[in-house]
Amino acid sequence: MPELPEVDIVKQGLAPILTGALIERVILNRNGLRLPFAANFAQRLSGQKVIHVGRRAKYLLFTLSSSEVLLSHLGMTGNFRFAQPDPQTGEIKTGFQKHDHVIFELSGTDAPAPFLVYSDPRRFGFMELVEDIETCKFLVGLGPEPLGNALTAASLAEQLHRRKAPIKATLLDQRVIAGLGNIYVCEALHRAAIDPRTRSCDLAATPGTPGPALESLVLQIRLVLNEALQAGGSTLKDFRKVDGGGGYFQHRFFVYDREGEPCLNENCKGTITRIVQSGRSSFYCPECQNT
DNA sequence: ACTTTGACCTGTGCGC
DNA sequence: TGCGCACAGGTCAAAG
Repeated sequence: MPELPEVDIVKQGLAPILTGALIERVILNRNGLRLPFAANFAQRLSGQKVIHVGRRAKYLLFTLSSSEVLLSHLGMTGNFRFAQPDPQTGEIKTGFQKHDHVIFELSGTDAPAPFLVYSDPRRFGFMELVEDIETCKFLVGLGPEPLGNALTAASLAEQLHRRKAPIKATLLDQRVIAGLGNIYVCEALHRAAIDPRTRSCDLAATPGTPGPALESLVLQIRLVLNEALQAGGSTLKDFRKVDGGGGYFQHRFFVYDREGEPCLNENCKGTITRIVQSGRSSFYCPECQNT
């Protein structure tokens, strides 16, 4: 599901509620998600206060009073919501749904309900408790945040100039830029008029030097992510904001999931085409994406 | 060293 | 109505 804008929207929804909250206890309804839960995962969280809620790439980072960090990746279908106990019995488990895997009972916060529920039908997400995020294997090696100052056309050119893989595949590589996924890569390439099949190295004029297309690409990546953030993210099926509402950026896609429909660029008569690159759908306009 | 494929899961939508 | 297949926002290990 969630790419950088969606994960950030979740962070924005959770941060004001969770910061300062006490985790009374944690209930696990299975042994793990994509990865097994760490030993004593629930016990280690219980009694801790949440000090800070942050994000790096597509990871949510909950800093705890022990200075450990709870790291949460939403995979394709992970989401958080607040829930009430069953009004009849007060039971925590009743009234919850099939794919509610982790339940946090909170106190010391004016949350809309006392239980924070992590649900994830496909279980591609995972949670990990890490002592030191500086050396954490999930975070080391991640590329720059696309909305931060570390990403520049020159820094991207440095990454691209020796890669022969299509630019589409390279932009999905979290070591190159951290946080992009299939939707926003397709959209950014369209806005920058770059064919997704273009060899990455062909966008770097000389080693470390961006050509004009690369300057445009960096700009358009930033623009599309910011617009999606403004719109509350993209809700296809599973993505929900913490308050249960959906984002609406999906109504502003120029290419994603628009196979066979007309290109929306003014003066372009092209038809959006779907191809498969490294096993994933790429949507693009063969007429105006010709760099 | 590089790139593509398959695997991990469940749900949904489509064609027959 | 039901069945089977293709496909889905992500990532990793394995195979080419």
